[in-house]
Amino acid sequence: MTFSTADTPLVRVHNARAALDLLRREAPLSRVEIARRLGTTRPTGSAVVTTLVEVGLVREVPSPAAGGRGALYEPVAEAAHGLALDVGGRVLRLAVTDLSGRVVARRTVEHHGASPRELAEVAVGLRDAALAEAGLAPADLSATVVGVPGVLDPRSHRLTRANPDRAGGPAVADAVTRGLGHEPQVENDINLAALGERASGRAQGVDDFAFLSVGTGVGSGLVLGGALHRGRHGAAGELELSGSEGSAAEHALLRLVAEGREGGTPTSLAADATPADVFEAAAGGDPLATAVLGELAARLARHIGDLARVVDLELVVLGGGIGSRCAGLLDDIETRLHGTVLFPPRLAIASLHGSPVLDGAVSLATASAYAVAIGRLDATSSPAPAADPDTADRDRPGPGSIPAAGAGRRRRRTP
Amino acid sequence: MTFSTADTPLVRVHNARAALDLLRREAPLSRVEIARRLGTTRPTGSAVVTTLVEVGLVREVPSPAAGGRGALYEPVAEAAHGLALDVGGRVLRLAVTDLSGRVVARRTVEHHGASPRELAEVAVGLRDAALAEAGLAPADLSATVVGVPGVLDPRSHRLTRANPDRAGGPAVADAVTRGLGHEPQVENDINLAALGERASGRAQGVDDFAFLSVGTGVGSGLVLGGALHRGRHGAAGELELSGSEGSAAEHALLRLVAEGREGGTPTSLAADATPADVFEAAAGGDPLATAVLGELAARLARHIGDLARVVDLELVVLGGGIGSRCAGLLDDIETRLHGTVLFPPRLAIASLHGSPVLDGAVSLATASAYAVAIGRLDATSSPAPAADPDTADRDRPGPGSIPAAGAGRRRRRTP
DNA sequence: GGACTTTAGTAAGACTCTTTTACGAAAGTC
DNA sequence: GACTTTCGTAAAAGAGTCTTACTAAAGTCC
Repeated sequence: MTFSTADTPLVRVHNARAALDLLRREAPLSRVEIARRLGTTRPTGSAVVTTLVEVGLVREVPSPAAGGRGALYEPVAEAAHGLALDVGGRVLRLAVTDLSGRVVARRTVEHHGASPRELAEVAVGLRDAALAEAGLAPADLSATVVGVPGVLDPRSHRLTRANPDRAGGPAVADAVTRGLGHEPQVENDINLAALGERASGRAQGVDDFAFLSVGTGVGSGLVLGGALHRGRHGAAGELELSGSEGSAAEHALLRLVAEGREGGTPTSLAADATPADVFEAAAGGDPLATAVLGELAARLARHIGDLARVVDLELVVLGGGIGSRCAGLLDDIETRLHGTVLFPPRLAIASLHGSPVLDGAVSLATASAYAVAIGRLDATSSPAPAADPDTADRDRPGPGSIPAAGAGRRRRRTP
Repeated sequence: MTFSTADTPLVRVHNARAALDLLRREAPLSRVEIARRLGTTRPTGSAVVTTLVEVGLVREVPSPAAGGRGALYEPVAEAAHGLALDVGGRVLRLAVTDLSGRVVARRTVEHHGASPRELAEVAVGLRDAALAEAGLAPADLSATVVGVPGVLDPRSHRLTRANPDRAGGPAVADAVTRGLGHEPQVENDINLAALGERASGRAQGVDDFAFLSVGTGVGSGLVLGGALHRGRHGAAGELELSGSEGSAAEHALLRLVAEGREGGTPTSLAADATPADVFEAAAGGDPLATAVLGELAARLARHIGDLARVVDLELVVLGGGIGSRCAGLLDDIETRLHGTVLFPPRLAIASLHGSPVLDGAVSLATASAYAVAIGRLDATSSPAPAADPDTADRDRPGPGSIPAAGAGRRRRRTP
């Protein structure tokens, strides 16, 4: 990592960014109040606000007191928008957000075994419908985030391992990507779920945690030191090799049931019982269901133990079709963790309303759109805008880091 | 994380930092060459160099061509020094470094069962001897790093779990800390070894790897995304609960030998064989030794598999008394990893010359001393220096991040 | 060996941005 | 209704970089 040099106009950009950042946290503030909170002088604070208003990122909140006196300012949430898309196994979820993170339009559609191309068409149709509802044009989208199952190589941005028994698959991701244009940011769905739990779920304010998804398969998304950790090949948190030791958590569960029945364990479970049935039966005291869930708890404790020993987490959030039903198993799992892990993490069940994956995609799309919007400050202060498309895609726009005067806004050398 | 505002003089500091950073990478450069490399204009580059020379961080390299024409500049390595101390199980290692990372004095001493207080006295004595050799005074040390076995809480900076069967222990760390004054930065020894392998060992240039120490116990240090990952309680990488499933790798190995002998496996190993003997015997084809090392390989493969599945590493470096002898087992381990891990990491044996722990401590101490030295730029441009002691201790001085104009150097508000 | 070209380094003026100091006006308070 | 507090702006000074221009040293070519 190497330093880039700073310019005099750059400090204005920097201060404007600080002011906008402040306004995003504390809604309506006056000019001098901004200056105070920023630690600058009144004239500077005022000038910075003027800059932000000119760029269109901040506006005077229409107050009842019409006089220009004591005017309050707020960020313009509609200055940019982001698109979030979750390509799930059975449904396609889509949301359009503004800069405040508010969802201004939302769509969900079931897609039973659609081909990749059909899926892409559906996605584009959904997007256009949502945009129409929000009164926006495709060009108004500054960032797009697509969540898909599978492992994404962080360098090539390609799917290297798609979970074959889920809808995803490289073809879908590619088709959707092409259909949407605008080069979206493709991210693993479980990683997004982790971000979702952090943005609006059970992991708010937690800097070291994992989202453990237990459904058709078992996988996890890791947030370490406040940032998503993807690993060298984007495979961090892939706890089970698909195909190994009876992965596919759901199948494993049902197989246990079948074996128990054959073994003669008394049970009220039907032959075609679903995982939900197992949980229900266990709650009613069914012996076989109870035993099966005991096995599940042991297996989850093993995974959580591995996670905690390696990266030392504060919290593990359980989600997914099976994981989100495990509230009754938490005590059992906790007991098993004691004596296995130096510092057992807290356990929680994922928030149940809405989709954590879409929440995470929304959160990422909002952050990316914000990064793009902030770029306007750079652009206006320089002759050559040179909007670097990669800059927007960089995750975590790193507060405190100066935006590299390098690329576009360099002065010309003497001829 | 919140932004701080920027000041006009701050851009000078920022540019000076960039110039120094550049000079540290590419040794002797002329004023205009610096300007060119930095992407600034000649006048600015020249002014920045002048600033750095005034502060004493850069000097003109005495060239044969006496004329001021074409003068070259280099960083002043002696502008600050750091102290690195490794409190090992049997020996105390100490090194004094300059800003270039060069070790200017080094001491090693055996300490058999010394009390914590004695140990601290020995450490202080060593330090003074090393300083005398280097012609320095204690006040010349800008940073001190102490490596100890045990888990350090990153918030309280206290030892929460000291490995009882190693020399460390909280008392030693405390005593050494007090004896050295100057509030040293205490770090887990295996974490330091990881940093050492990255700075000057087998992990140079690798951003995601683990140092797996196999000796009396098994533990690992993780570097993720280029930075040390300590975890919520500083226990990341503590793969075995001390006391569980026959931890203490060395004991486990010897117990396997004993069991094998009783079980009648043919062997040439004596009853009091050491781990080194086992490796030697296995090399000679001894059946029992071979079997025991097979067990060891299986165990290491399990640990490495856990690490790789959770954080997806590029490389795992094996070190420690037993780990560094495992070159012959790497193929075996690799085979076991296939089919267990999606992307098996590369494997390597730790560099054998010198001590990785001390190397890591040296690297950290150098970085901290550099951060302190850089602080002089801030100080000289402000009326109130207000040297924040915590700033120096922050690991990874984060290039690209601006040093928070906040604290000391704020203007006074209008009365 | 001498003239020409390239390059290192500096000097002066313009521009940007922050700070300081000062001033005017609106809003609250007794 | 007068006084005080606070919001907001204006003007000048300080700091830093950029542009342009200039000097002088070192190569280079004939």
